Amino acid sequence: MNKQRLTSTLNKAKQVCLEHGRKFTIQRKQILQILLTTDVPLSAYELASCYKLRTSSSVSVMSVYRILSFLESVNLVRRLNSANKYIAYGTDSEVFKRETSLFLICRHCQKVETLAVSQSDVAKLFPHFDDAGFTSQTKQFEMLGVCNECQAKLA
Amino acid sequence: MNKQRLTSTLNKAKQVCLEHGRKFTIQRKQILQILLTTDVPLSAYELASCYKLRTSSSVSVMSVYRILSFLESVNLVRRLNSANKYIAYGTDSEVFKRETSLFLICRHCQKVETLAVSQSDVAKLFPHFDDAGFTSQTKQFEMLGVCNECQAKLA
DNA sequence: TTTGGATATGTTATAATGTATCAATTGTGC
DNA sequence: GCACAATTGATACATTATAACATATCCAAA
Repeated sequence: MNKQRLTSTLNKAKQVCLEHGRKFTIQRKQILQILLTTDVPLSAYELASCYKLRTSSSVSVMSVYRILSFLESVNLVRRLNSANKYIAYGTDSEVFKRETSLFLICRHCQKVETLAVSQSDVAKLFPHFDDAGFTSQTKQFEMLGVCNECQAKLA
Repeated sequence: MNKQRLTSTLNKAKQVCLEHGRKFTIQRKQILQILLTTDVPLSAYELASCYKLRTSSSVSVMSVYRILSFLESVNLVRRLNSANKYIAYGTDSEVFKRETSLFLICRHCQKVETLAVSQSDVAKLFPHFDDAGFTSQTKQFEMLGVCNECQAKLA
């Protein structure tokens, strides 16, 4: 993500926080920025380390968890259940738009590609879902596999 | 799961192990039986506790993890990423048949409903994959939400 | 029959992930 | 300034998972 896009994304993020009546503190900004400028998902502990490296300051891991769940609650970051790690997206992402996402997670390079999944796509994937009488609260699906680039390298 | 179905499932499980040139030891059987006769997913530590309660013997948690990953490798149990817990199924289940599954996990009662997802269903999403050039190795999807019964109770 | 190798389990230690609790701080409106 | 809510710090602890090495068990080949 280039500098300009990063700045605009952080500005948009600030707006999102304010709209929720919450603050976009320096720590929240730093954590979000680290996630935005890293191309692999990071764990809470990795984020705490990164924070110490990148800034001259530090955060407790406890705070990282709190910051992450806050950012998650306002749809600025997502947690990957299959990795116990977190990712963030640019302003134009469907995560911002709160749509359902399909995460394609590469087992080799760890990079995550995100696809928007429409309700009709979900219906196609799970034709018998309606029969189950289940009310889904899930906004994301995760697929593990091998990405394009790694396949090429391995071949 | 009734007694007869349990017995036949355990017999089938033994066959599966033997077909893989592996053993169906007493501990593996007990762990599988606990999972089969519990209607909610259990963690490795919970399984170790259950084991102690149900049998006069015990297993180390380390062994439980090893047993679980073995049972998983021969498709007898599945791990739920969103809960860090494990489930097992009857002989007629699609888990035995190694198909892709959709797990509907109830946030209230913890029960898990399983739906089979055919390869062709997954393939319907493939236009997206082709764009992404991603090779999936995933055999399961997980949805969190509220099940039929809990909805009725809550209403 | 014994010995070698693969499989399975025991044991201990430690890493990694996550939560509870209470105190301190910061900022904002009154 | 003061009261109040939001945020963060700090400590302790709970939960989940793996590493490393030792021991046991079983079967097959010498």
